[in-house]
Amino acid sequence: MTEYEKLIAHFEKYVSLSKDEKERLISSFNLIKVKKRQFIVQPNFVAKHRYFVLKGAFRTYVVSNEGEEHTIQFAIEDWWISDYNSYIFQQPATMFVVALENSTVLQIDYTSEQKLKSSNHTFETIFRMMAERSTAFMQRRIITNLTKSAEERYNEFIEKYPSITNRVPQYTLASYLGFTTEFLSRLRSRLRK
Amino acid sequence: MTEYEKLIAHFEKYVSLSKDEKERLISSFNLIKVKKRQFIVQPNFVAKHRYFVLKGAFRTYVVSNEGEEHTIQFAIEDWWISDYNSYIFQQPATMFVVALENSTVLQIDYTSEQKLKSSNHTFETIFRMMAERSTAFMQRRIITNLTKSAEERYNEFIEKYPSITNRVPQYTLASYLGFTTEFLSRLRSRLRK
DNA sequence: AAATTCAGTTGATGTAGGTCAACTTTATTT
DNA sequence: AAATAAAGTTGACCTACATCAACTGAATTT
Repeated sequence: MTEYEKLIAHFEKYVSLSKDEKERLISSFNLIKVKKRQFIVQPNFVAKHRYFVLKGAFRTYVVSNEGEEHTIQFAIEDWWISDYNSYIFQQPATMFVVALENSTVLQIDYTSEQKLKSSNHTFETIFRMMAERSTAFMQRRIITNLTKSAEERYNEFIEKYPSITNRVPQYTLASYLGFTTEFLSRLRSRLRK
Repeated sequence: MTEYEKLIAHFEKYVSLSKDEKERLISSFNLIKVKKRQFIVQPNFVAKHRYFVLKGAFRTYVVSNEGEEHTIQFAIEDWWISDYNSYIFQQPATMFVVALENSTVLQIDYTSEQKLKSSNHTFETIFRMMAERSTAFMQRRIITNLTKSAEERYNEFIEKYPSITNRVPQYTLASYLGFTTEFLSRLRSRLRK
């Protein structure tokens, strides 16, 4: 499967596409390579793109007033990533999006995405469904954070996303789950026994 | 302004509508009255509707394994409410949606909404924008929960939603913010001084 | 208007998870 | 391969918020 075919396959999980639609999609996305530790979104700059990960891993994080990093999202193959608040409203970002590995992504810029959506009902539908799914996903995360203990959240995560667990630095996972690296370290050693 | 005009005005914040579109919208929504303490969504039943609040107040909550209620969302005039995870995927709900006051809502059922969206690009756009906004909203909540203390979250909430603060029972607010009623009570008495 | 239920307060005490600092291990760079 | 930087571990101690229980006040219900 070529790089672009992966993207098409992803969209066709939502709705099937005509030959012409596929071509229009392909021409709207650019393939780029991102080195480990490179930033693709930074605070105060508008996130101009939405990224589809073909290979590699990313994380989105914010830095609190106290200077702590809090991971908001991970993305590996077949996931989207950006600072959506910035991208959707085309306002300055508040987050960092950084590559955790040498990666390859397909990027679309805001204007091209708007054109896709406004010119074609099917594309509009796909992006609507994507947005609905992320709403549902985020809501599930809010619920987990409100109702589960740190240990439960960790167990749930490793069960749901084993492929992410072993791939990202421990401190990023701890900060995603809402506690400290030290605590995760202790938790893991406790669970090992 | 009639009840239906409020709904139209709400949609026109996103995109302006033709006379015909307005009529189609109106005929897709039903006006219903909901008494205080009445449930409009309950766990294990599929949420068949999405609700637009014309008058009154609602809250969505889940009950954890330990039996504690956790408020997921509030809705007052001009807000939407449902168990979206249930509504969007038409799967059994995990949440309760209950009226906090005698209320009036406009409801649309899942099938009618699908028809609106599939038959008209503009409607699709509106629902896409609505979904994007809720994603952004939820993400902001996740960030607040990860980065701010209980006191900061409370202060932020009362500043952002003063109209909700004085209208809902204190324990629902505490459970929305992620702590106990007792703690909120102490917090308030501390802040009063 | 009395009775009952529901919501909010306050005190005493407990604990999940945090902080800080020193150390070890693993990656990355030269 | 050595030097350096980044990530993870462990111990001692701490604190924000929870729990439980008893009480007060406000709203509903009869």
